[in-house]
Amino acid sequence: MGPQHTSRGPVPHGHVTLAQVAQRAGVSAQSVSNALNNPDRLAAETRKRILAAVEELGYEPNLSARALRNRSSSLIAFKMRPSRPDKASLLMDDFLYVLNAAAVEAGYHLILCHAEDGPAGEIKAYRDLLKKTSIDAFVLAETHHNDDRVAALRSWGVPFASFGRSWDGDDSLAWVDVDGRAGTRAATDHVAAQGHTRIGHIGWLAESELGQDRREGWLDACRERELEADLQAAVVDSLEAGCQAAHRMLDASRPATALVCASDTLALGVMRALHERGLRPGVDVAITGYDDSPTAALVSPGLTTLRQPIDEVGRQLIQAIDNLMAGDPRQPQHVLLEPELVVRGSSLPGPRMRTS
Amino acid sequence: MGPQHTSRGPVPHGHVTLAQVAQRAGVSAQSVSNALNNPDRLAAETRKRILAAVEELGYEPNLSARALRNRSSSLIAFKMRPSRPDKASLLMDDFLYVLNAAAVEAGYHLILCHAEDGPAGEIKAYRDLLKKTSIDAFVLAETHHNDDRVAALRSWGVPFASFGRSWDGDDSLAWVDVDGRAGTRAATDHVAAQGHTRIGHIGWLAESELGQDRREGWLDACRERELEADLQAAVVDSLEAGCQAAHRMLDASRPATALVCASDTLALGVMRALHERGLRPGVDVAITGYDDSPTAALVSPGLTTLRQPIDEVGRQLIQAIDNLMAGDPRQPQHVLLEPELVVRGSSLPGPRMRTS
DNA sequence: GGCGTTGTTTTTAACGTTAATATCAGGCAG
DNA sequence: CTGCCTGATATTAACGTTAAAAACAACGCC
Repeated sequence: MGPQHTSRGPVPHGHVTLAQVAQRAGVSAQSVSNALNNPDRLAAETRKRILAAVEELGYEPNLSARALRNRSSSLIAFKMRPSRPDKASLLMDDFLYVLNAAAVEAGYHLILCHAEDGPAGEIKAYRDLLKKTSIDAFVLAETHHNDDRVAALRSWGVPFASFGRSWDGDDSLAWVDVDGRAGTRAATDHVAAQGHTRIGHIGWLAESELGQDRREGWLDACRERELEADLQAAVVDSLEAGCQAAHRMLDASRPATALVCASDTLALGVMRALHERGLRPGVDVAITGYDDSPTAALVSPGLTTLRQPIDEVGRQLIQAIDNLMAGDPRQPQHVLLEPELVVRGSSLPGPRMRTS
Repeated sequence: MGPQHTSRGPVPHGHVTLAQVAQRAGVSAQSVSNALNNPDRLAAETRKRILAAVEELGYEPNLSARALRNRSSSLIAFKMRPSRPDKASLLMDDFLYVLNAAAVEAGYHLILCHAEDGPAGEIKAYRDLLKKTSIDAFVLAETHHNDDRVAALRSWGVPFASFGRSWDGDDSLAWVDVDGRAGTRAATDHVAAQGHTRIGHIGWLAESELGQDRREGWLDACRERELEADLQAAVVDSLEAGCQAAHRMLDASRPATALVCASDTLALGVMRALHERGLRPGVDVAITGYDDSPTAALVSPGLTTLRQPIDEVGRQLIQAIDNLMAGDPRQPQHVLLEPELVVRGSSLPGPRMRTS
């Protein structure tokens, strides 16, 4: 776009360096670097000229060189779990997307981490990655009480933030989480408002802090309305387990008429149980799930569930990391977000023609 | 684990360099580099000694330095799409996981790419990423006829492989795909084998090559059995569209008794239509989907569908890229894999108690 | 006019790696 | 003994960036 396009010809895919920009602007390479990273060290006039040259040549700093020099790569690592066959693929897909979007927005890139087995393999994978390349920070998911990963990352001094609060009251952990208790309470309130008084809960095993949290919400709502909280199950998170638990609660002497579940997977298990008994979700028994997995909108009738604001989770995680990296002296961020109740046919008695 | 652990003390998280290993082994840094990258240039004895030192110090080459020096980062980029609300999140989750696993296995890492809007934004995002850091290769998904991304990447000379074949007979493209035609044929054969003779097809709009391919499979099977292929719909991939199309085919003068769909999303739309009409999937109307999305196993009854061998897809894509990078002079790989029919209750007339 | 001060810019060196070249020792033919 | 080749190892330089230090200019102050 200028008169000196003769100098280089059709560069393969632009490999403009600091030195080239420097020459173009008639300054040293360091000044160009400063123009971009330490604007206040330059005379305003010079800076303007340099930025023009940057623009003109389409210069982008080379991240490898930066990483080498600065020991910081603008990479954030995240480890995916293998998706289990019978789980409703809890929004990993979406979560990764929004996390990456937020990361890019903030000038980072997401790099995926892979670990063979579960427990210690993950830590080894983190360590290997750190040795091989400089990783600015990690994002953890599903942290639990006494999490080894937290201990490891902390001992290495690597910034990280967790999707899932600290369950052992560790204030120094930066986390973002969704209020499962409030969510389950909202779901219970919702079915109670439909007139149900025999409201059961199908949740996870006691060792799951997350499951415990969600169960509390159901208890809260029952207590508040002075309903008996006698119908409950603590099972693994699978369709089969949800199905069996539902059968038990429907076989009880005073059977449940509404079932509040700790996950969509469990709720879908309840739907299967109703299907096997020839009962209709919503009409005969109200069902609520948790997560608003893609499946929830696609089954018939639609599944009432709680939507986690994952886009906000992603943004907040990146922000938390950004703060950590900036050496922000304030407390690491703790963000607790509210889930949103999404009402669909599975919890409504009415006619459901064309309900989504 | 050695006598000279005094030299450094508790190194933060291992930052062993080539020079340190060299000193330990009593050779130059270059020899260590050669021991790892050009084994045949060293005397066997020396090499052994060097490798011992590498092992002892736990040395891992620094990827940033390598990337800078070699202009190759061992990074493979992949762009995620935002998941649309009413789609059965087609296995992106799993795909990413297996792709990353295969990448790590082969010594690469996956980095996620983010683009704002759809068409040209993606190309811009690729270019920006390439400018910023050296990316060894790209993985594309859902390529279509005359794909601009293919043209762009090719013009830049960057290796890439595509999940989705070349629809314009371009032999120089490396791709891995799943045989949609064979899959749909298998599904059609399956319902025909149950005695159905009025088999409809709900597929995608004509401009989708993938949809066209799947439709062909249905046509193949109909022709072979001399069945009329008059019941068909070409619609967008949404639950609503599938639902409406199903209603039409069930309102026909000689209504469909089986519906073969181009996606699970459409098939779930059919299920909704049956639900609205008080009909039972499998018993009254047979349904098949495509993709074996997580949802398929979770609805009741389970949805008969076609499972794509995505783990194999992931492996083959990485392998294809590996071959490209090695400058393998043979034709770029073309791999067409067979999907697997997964039979569940939605296509079976029989009693379905406890079917998964 | 000497001399610190301040503000701006350049020079030097280093991050860790590897291609290219240089060095060196030993073997062997002339 | 000289010269040349071969195989093994060492040295140099460079990839593109930036922190730290050095250089330089302009300015006021005694």
